[in-house]
Amino acid sequence: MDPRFLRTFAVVTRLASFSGAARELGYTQSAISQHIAALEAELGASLLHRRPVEPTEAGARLLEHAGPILLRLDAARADVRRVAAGPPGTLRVGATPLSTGLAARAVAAARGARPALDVAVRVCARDALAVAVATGELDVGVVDGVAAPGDPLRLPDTGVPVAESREEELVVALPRRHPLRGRPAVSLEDLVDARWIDAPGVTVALDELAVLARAEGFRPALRYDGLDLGGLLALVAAGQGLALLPADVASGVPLAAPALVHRIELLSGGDPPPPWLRIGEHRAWG
Amino acid sequence: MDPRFLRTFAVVTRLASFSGAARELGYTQSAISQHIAALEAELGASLLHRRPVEPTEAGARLLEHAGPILLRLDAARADVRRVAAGPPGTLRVGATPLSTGLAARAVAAARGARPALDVAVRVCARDALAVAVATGELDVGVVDGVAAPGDPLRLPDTGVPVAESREEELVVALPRRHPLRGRPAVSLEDLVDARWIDAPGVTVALDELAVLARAEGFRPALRYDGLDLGGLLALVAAGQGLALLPADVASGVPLAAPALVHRIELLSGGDPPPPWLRIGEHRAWG
DNA sequence: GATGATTACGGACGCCGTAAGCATA
DNA sequence: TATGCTTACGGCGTCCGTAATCATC
Repeated sequence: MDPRFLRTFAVVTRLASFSGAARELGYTQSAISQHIAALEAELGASLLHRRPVEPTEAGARLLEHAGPILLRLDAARADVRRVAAGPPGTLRVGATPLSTGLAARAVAAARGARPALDVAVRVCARDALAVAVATGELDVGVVDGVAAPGDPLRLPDTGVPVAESREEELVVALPRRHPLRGRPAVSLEDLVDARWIDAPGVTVALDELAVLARAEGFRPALRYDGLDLGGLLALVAAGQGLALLPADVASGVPLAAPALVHRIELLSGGDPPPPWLRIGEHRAWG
Repeated sequence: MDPRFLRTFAVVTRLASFSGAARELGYTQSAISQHIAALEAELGASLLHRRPVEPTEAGARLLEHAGPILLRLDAARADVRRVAAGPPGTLRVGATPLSTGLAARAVAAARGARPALDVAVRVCARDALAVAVATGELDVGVVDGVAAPGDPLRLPDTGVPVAESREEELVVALPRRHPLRGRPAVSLEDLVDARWIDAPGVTVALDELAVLARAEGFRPALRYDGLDLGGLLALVAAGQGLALLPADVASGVPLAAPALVHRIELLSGGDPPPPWLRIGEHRAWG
């Protein structure tokens, strides 16, 4: 199973086209056909239906593995290159929307300690950020998410270590006048039937939340596809639905049980990050 | 990065010898040398010190990725082959030492429903079992471990889905006369300085426990390398140390906080397991 | 008939083995 | 000096592109 063939297979299924994959990968149509044929011969199974191009059952199985394998190969390459290249000239920092505040403070502190430090910052979604750190596009990443206390975030399996982590309280963001205002705390179970805003680019996706809270439901009243906090807060204020957010970016009612926290992790490709780059007090690097 | 080269690199580092790796892999010494040279050329970094053969810093990094990548490639192959081959003639079931009881009951129930069913059972350690299911050596596996309530077990990343899971109470196994006997519950923090038996083949390894309980310490008074429960219970009864075990295999004092449970998962390669193969009431297959 | 996957074939490159070279214990 | 890694070189297999073939919309 040549990784090149695996990549070809992934692109072919994504584009549902041999010729399209050929264009994207810089091969001829014929080469693509031969790649797929080689995979099918090696595995002894048909992987694709042709016309329309669509994975068979076996192909669907292979596809579930292809992405993680190719990702990890890229991560390995990047990891080796990093130690060979030594410390980068400009520190490329990534952050998720809800970790930008913390990331900004960390960068400010770092530049205080190292005034000559050249820094570039980028904001993107959580999984994309973890992948970018793994593949060497970024040097460090500050990612956030919702998890049970003490649990690590569920990130794509790239082998990138968590250098540092901290956890904060979660609140249910509410419009100014809302019956739940003033309650000392609410439990998620009481809110499964509430109107939620599904904002996977900013906070937990509702389907993930259902898994974490071990509850069915959480029907989205509205979907928000932005990467910014402001738009989401505006929708909440306008009474369009509820959202689960860390206490320091939104006012709301604290979350009671099941115990979930807002967790922020500092991912660092290559070596442990220097001591002047920190996000909080709990260092966890071994 | 040809996976064959990666495999060669892994074997070379394990044996600390090019010629040894050549013997094990059925290549000539020269081919091994060329594999390593090809990797080093592609990655632009030296991966091994020669004489003695030892990974460089870059090589150590690559090594961390090589195992997971090769494992996942094997899992992909096995996964595709499984759907191509159809349901197996004899169902190969794996179990960890502490899940044998549950596995046996599941097998008994299955044979009640399918009297003609041919079954083979194997017992081995947790990670090895997960790998065996992933690579198709086993069809299903019943694995156990210690986790926070609701958390999945931390198994090697193979993509094998958890078909079903259940959780049970943990107790601290004690000798018959012990000051803690009769206490309604104990907390792990009170026991960091106790004499523990480290039995990684049977129950949680003490270093894993330290991570789960978020506590340092847990110095082993004794290490037990068996895969059987009987020997461990005998050592506990003889007062050689404490052990954390599920309540249904040992008497002891229930564990209070931090909340940890004994979790059992049914792993199933290929399709979801048939309905007549169950380990408990909580089915989780999507 | 046009679009797009497959097959046939030739050239180039890559991988492996043999054998000679070379460094280190 | 012996063990063991490296380099030189030749054969063979593999991979890719061109071009002809075949299938489907």
